[in-house]
Amino acid sequence: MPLITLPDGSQKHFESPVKIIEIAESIGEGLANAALAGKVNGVLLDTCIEVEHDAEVSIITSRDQEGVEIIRHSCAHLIGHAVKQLFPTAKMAIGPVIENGFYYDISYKTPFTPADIERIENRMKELIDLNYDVKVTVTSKAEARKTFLERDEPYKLEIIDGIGTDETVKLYQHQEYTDMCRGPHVPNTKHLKVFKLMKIAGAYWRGDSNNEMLQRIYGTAWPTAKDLKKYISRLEEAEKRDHRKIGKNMSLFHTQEEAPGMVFWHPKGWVIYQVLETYIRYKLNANGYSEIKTPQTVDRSLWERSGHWEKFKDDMFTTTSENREYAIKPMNCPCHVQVFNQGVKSYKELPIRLAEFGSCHRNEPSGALHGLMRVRNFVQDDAHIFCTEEQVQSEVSDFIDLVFDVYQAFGFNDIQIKLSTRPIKRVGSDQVWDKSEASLIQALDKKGISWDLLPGEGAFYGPKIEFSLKDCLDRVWQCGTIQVDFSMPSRLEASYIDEKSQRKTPVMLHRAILGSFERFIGILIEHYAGKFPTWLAPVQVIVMSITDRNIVKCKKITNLLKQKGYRAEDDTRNEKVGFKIREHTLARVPYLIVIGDKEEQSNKISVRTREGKDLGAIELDSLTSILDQSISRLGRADEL
RNA sequence: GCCCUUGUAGCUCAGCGGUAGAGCACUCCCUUGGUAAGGGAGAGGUCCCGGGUUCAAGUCCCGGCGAGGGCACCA
Repeated sequence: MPLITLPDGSQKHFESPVKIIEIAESIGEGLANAALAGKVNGVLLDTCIEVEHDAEVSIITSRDQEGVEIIRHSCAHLIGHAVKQLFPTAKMAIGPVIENGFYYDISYKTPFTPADIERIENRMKELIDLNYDVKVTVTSKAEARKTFLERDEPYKLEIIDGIGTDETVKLYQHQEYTDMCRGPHVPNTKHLKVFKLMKIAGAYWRGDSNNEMLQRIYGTAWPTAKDLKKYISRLEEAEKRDHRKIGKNMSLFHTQEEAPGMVFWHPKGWVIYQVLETYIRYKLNANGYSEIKTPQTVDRSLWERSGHWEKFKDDMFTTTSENREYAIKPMNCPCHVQVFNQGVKSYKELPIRLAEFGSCHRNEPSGALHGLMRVRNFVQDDAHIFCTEEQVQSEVSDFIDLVFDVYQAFGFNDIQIKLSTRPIKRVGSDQVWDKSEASLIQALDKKGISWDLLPGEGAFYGPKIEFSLKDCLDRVWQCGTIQVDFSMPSRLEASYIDEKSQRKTPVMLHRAILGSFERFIGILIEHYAGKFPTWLAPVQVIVMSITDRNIVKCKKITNLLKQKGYRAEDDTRNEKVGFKIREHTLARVPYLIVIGDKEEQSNKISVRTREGKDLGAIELDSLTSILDQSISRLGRADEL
């Protein structure tokens, strides 16, 4: 005689064990129709499951996030149903839910073509229209084994063998198709109407590159057609903002076959780069850093001592000269230790913060390259802090403040923090790891900011904190980092003299705020959709003539602006002013100046913004104060 | 690195066995026009590279390189 407590606190008595769907029916027909699953004492269960004892029960529908995930998961099963009908010899591996959708990994003798995907999608739609019931049976491992042995599904068998011995498994029947799953699943395919197969890709079985490569079919599914449409337009918006597209369109940079993963910066892109570098240099000076410059190419022996040769040999570019082997630096840290090592250091000098805009090369796998986001040659806003163990916490703390300050200057206010701890492949003793992980945790907790733990994701030489920012499309980008390193200073024999005249090994903190300039600029292009704040805009002001009579004045004003340090250009082409305005608006120039006879007579200039706002005819000085104000806001959002 | 897709004019793309096409950009001419495209003419291509099939190959096949989407990797 279960007593069921509903989310609103109301209670219902039932005479005998009751199915979740019956509970839904007792509340209302609409809810019963919409029911996807039930949550019984916090556990998600299929609607056909009976509740035997008193419990708190809520009915899950597509309005719940859990409900949407159930829909997606069932859509994955539906891929299975359709694929096995169309390609009976295909072997099904796994079909989980992911953000915004689902996928299924499948092994098949020939690659699926886009036409196959269309066929599969159409078959899925036909199956959905049958409105068939999805049935679940709970069975023993042995029974499930038998089922999949008969069905010749080797991947399912492998999964069963990985499940604990006592556990039962659930089999879901989609008519003649059977899949194994923790569930729950939708009770009927009528709930799966809003889905779309998105793309086909390769994926290793169990995510291991030593394993067979399976074919992965990605899909997306939503409660309503409106949700799907919204999702598709978000993807389209992201595509419009693609930094590779905008970079080409605005002529910021290019890449070409002869230098894969390396960037040719054009004048307009290089302006952005330089503004960023100048800004960071200013911030570093203001925060006790000293800038240095170290060699590009260093003898192999240094990389052997630092440990890089052993761990990352294949990822380094090397070169030889007169029987010596060199590596083009993949990181700046070993060189920074060399600078630190010059002369005897006293504890009184610590912390020493050495910064370098060092150009690094890493031979990234070709498949990893992606526009500016993942390149083989990049420049970090890199620095290494040499300090005592006692100073680690306050250095980390100061760095966190600096990171937040810099990100906010670009208008990034949503910042996520992750702490990565010791990986399997690592150097240094466990005590050293205990100590370094503890100092990072203390620094974070003292600030009272929230952070997530990523166990096993640390660098081989130490734990790290990573800073990710969210852009205007809610995409998360990992940029800043601070990493404790108790190993490299001793490997490279760095030392200082302490209060008791003892030689001690300093702790080294690796840190970067933007990460790489290349990647950060890529993020900025997408975040601003190319509409850079005046501070960063490659061209800040364009001065346009109306007729040839205005050319001289036009050039004069442009030169005046240039001499005052603004990035101004003139457009005195024989074109109508409407044409010029269109072009420079599309080129995302923040301020458009029109010079015609009226302006010549009144000695004023007409100003229009790239948003199409007319600021009217004003004095040149008024324009420069508007520019100054806009520039001083940096990338922070415009005040209203 | 692996799987799939892909590489045609400066850009965006069409053509998919029978001697290379469009729009925009570019050059020249006309036009001197007031806030998102004035008109006309012209020039421009080893169809990524190397093999093969064929009477004939951007077009089909194989290999290489690059790019795109994933996977793996990311000190």
